[in-house]
Order: sequence, then structure tokens, then C-alpha cells
Amino acid sequence: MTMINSYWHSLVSTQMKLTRIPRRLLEAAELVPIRSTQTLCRKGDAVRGIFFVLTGEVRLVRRDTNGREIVLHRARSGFIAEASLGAKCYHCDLVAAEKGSLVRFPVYSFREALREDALFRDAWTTQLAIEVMKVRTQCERLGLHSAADRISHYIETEGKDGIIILTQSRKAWAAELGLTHEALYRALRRLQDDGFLLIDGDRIALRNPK
Amino acid sequence: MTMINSYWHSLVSTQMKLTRIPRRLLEAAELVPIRSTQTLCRKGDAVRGIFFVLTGEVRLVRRDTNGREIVLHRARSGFIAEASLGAKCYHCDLVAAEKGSLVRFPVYSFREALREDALFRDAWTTQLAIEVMKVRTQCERLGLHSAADRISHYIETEGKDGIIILTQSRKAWAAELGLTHEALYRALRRLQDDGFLLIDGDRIALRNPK
DNA sequence: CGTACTTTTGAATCGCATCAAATCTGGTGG
DNA sequence: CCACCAGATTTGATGCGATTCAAAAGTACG
Repeated sequence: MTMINSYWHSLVSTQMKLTRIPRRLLEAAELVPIRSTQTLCRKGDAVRGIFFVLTGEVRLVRRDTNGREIVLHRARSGFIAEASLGAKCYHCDLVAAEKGSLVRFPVYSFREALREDALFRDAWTTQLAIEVMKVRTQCERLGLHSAADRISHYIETEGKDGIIILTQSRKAWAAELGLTHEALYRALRRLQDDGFLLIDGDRIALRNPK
Repeated sequence: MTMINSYWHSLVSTQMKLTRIPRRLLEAAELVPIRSTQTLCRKGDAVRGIFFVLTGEVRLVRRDTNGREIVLHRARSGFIAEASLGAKCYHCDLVAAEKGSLVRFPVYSFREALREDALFRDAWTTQLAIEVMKVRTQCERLGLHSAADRISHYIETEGKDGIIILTQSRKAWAAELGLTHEALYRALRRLQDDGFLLIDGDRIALRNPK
């Protein structure tokens, strides 16, 4: 148990760079294996835990009136649904996109830890602020009217030096970009043909990085 | 000065319901009148202050490659650019959309207040979490493919009981919805003609509120 | 080796963007 | 008070791009 805890400790600390997870909070946590497509919680469920993704991928999704999934957030390493800490019930579904594992922190222990550990609190606040900025960037992207613009924007903001290594299928990427998968395939093809993109499997590079 | 401070105090406290702004932070604050279209700060500027809108409207905007404005957030009463507290420089422009006034809190004093006042800190964290959820809702809206869906979604999430009172021009609303103003006008017209909306000036009501 | 899912392409359609232009409106200065 | 002006509102015509529906080929996994 101690070994597992120290495993969490190092992983979680890597993510929240400014501090460590307080010992007592770690001791109250629970390691949860997840299988692909598993729904961890649903919109409306009472908030029982704060989740930290260790491996695999967990998505924050809502559904439109046609039942289509809208992906609001993807977490492959780090907290997910941070905003639920202050809420009574979840505002989205949490769905695993891959097999993996996560840590569940009881809400009560989490709040207690924030109250009593200043470093942890600072890290949490920073985490929330970063999250706000990320989501704003996502809004900015969805505000662009063409598929090509959204693709460029994605590579510029999510990649490094105009290069992105995709960590999801193109179909899933299309959903994140607010496009149908067909529109994404065609836009990628055209951008490649026109010399704006260099595509090699999951590695996609902008030819004219600004 | 005392009177002005207590004026801020009541306004700011109304917004941040869970606490008060600490006295020392208020004393370090500065009242700033703003005129319409004034740019308060630009993307890339060093973060000098945290802004709280008292009256008027301030928008958080970025510009796409064509120079078109993308509105990421509108504040008519409350903090704006909260996420900049943890950053070195602003990540968006702040532009006034109306004449009004705001309070500028020096970043240093703000951080100090968060460190030393537990109630204020809790309120701030809650504020950030709420902001995350709001922006996620905005993403969800922009992920919808049709103008009609975005309009309905807006009324359902931003209005009360299926009724929204617009606090901005339709042109500005169109930008917030990620549409051209023409597309918004036409969609509104069609929704009204088809009996889905009841439009009376700035009051817009859903006919089939779910 | 079969099955489920992704990737890819095709064809048809629809809705939104774009360009244009005619009111309408609120606010300003004469 | 009125003329004027800038911006918002509204309608029209046109074209493009994304959606939709369909289907084939590729791929991963048990």
C-alpha cells in the first residue's frame, strides 16, 4: 500500500508541479482501474470524488439533444472535472476512452486538504486558472469558421513548434474540433495537397509555422 | 475615499457572495473610469492588475488571423480575466464595450490577500471553478452545428425559465454564438415564424422550454 | 479469421458565410 | 429641434464548405 501510494505521489506531483499531494489526502485516496468506454459518473450524480487520471484517457462529455457526444475535455494525465469540487453534482458525464487507471480522492478529504495545506491550495488554484485558459483557447478555436483554421489553431496551441503528435483517433479529434470526421479528413487532405501540412501518421506539422 | 471604498465593498461583495474583499486589498485598489471601445490591456502585456467591472461592459477578446474579434468572455458585473492572476502576461485583450467603471486591484496585493484571508481564498477558488463550468458550457454551445441549436442552448443555459433578456446588440450576440450577424437574424426570424421563439425586443422566450 | 471500428472517398444537399444594399436607430452637433 | 452620421438591423442573391448519407478499404483485437 505504501508502495502504491508513493507511486501515486510521484505521478501526481509530476503533474501538479508546485507542490505535493498532502499525505493524509493520499491515504484517503483509492486506486480505480478503468476499462474502455466505462462511464465513471453521469451528469446529475452527486459529487463523491475528485478524479486524477494516471493512465489511459478519460473524457468529460455532454450530449446534445440528438444524443451526440460533445467532448468538453480529455485528460490523459491529471485531474479531470476539477470544477466539480465546488459543486453538489457533476455537470457532465465522465467516460473512459481507453483502458487505464485513476485515483479517486474523496471530496471531503480533498476540501480538508485544501483548507490545511497552503502549498497544495496554491497548486490547486493555479491548476484551475490554467484550466480556464485552456478552455478559453478551446472556445477561441470553435469560434473559427473553417475546418482548416481550426486545425491550424489546434496545432499552434496544443503542439510544440508547429508540430502535434495526436494522442487520439482522427474521428475523436474531429469531435473535439467541432467537425464531422469526414470534414476533418478532407480538410487534412487538402491542407497536405496544398503544402500547408506535413502529415506522417499521428505526427502532423505546419509547413508555415508563424 | 472611505465612502468610495465602501461603495466598492458593497458592489464587490454582492458579486462574490461567500465573502468580502479584505480591507487591505480594497485600500490598495484603484477606481478606473472607462470609455467605450477603450482597450484596457493587450495580449502580451505584463499583468499589472486584476480587474473587477462595476458598470458598463468589458470583453475578453482575441483576434483571428484575419483580425476579426473573437469574444471569449463578457463581464458586466464581476471579475474579468481571473486566470491572469497566475500568469506573467495577459493572454487576451481587454476591451470596453460600453462606458463604465471598474476597480483595478494590484496583483501583488491580490496574491497577498489570497494568502492571508481564508474566506476570500475560498470565494476566489469557487469563482474560478464557476468560470471553468461557464466556459465549458460555452464550448458545448459552439460545438453545436446549427444556428438554431446554439440559440436554444444559449437561452436554456443563460436565461431563466426559457427566457433571456439580451444585454447586448444582436450583432455582438452573433459573435458570441460563433455566427455572422446575418445568420443570427435569419435564424431568429425562422424560429419565430415556426413558433419556437417569442421575440419582443430584447426579451426572447422559448416556446417549448424543456 | 471474423468482427467492430476507423479511415477514406463519393455524391447530393443544406446551411452558413459573403457581398451588397436598403432601412432603422441612437446619439451628436449645429 | 432638426439634420446628420455611425452603427445596428434587416433582407436579398450567390457560392462555398460542411453535413449527411452511403459505401469501400484498412486496421486492431480477441
